[in-house]
Amino acid sequence: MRDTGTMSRLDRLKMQRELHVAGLENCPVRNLLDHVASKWTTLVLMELSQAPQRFNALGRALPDISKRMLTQTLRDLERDGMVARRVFDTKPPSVEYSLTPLGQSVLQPIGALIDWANLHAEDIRAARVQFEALG
Amino acid sequence: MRDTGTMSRLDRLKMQRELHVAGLENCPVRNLLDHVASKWTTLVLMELSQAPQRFNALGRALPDISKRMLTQTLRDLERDGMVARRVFDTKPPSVEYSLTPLGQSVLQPIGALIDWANLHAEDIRAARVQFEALG
DNA sequence: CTGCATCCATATCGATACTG
DNA sequence: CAGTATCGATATGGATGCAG
Repeated sequence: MRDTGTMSRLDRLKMQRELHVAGLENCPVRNLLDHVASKWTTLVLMELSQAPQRFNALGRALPDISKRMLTQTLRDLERDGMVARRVFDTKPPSVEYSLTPLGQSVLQPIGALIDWANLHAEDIRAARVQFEALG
Repeated sequence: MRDTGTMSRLDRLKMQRELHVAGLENCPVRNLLDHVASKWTTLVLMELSQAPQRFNALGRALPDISKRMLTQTLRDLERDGMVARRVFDTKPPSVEYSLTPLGQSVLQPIGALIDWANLHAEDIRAARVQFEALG
């Protein structure tokens, strides 16, 4: 993994350019960031990391998500090759979602971010208290 | 860094619960994810990682951001202790923003995410082509 | 120079109802 | 069961103008 402390100035400049050029709609970095950002993506990925699951099972596991958002999140992930959708020709129909290898692999950097957040949660909380105290 | 492959089922369940419980407004993980998500945070952090800079210098470095959003982004980062704001009593006034140690440290996991995105950009692009081809 | 306040367009999301 | 379609509330973000 890249160490920020040893990241060259040029590397940083390059990253940055990559992040904010023209529109950004097609920037892979911007795109992943948006993915991770969106409210449900991470939760769906983590839920699927435990086991492939059917649509309604996912809905039950993530009680706060609406069908609309679950569908949309799954489609986005499918579109980007992170999630595989498999339809069983039963009656009534059932559809199973699972992580692809790509989807598995993105959980590692996301995990790093989550670890960081847990590690520094108290620092942030303290900073906010401080900020409000002055404000 | 945590290896997703060796993450215990219990760890994952815990993470997950931490991510989607009640409202989430106060969940530090959810909060960081939103931060990283928001369009400008990452760019501002990376720009400041190169050098402490004044408000307008940041604006010039990130041409697409509006004053409104730049202010807001900086305030959010300041509030969470990632960015320090220092006012110089000159005329006209000048304000310098810089990364705190906390802000420096978050660049590492963010960098991991960016590296992942660059590494797998082609996979994702291919997946999309495939997805559109079927539709 | 640094920023806040306001207005407005658009994007996002939840709720609901309906379908194969 | 697994979605799609539609509507409306809310959030988000850009543009502009003003102020210390």
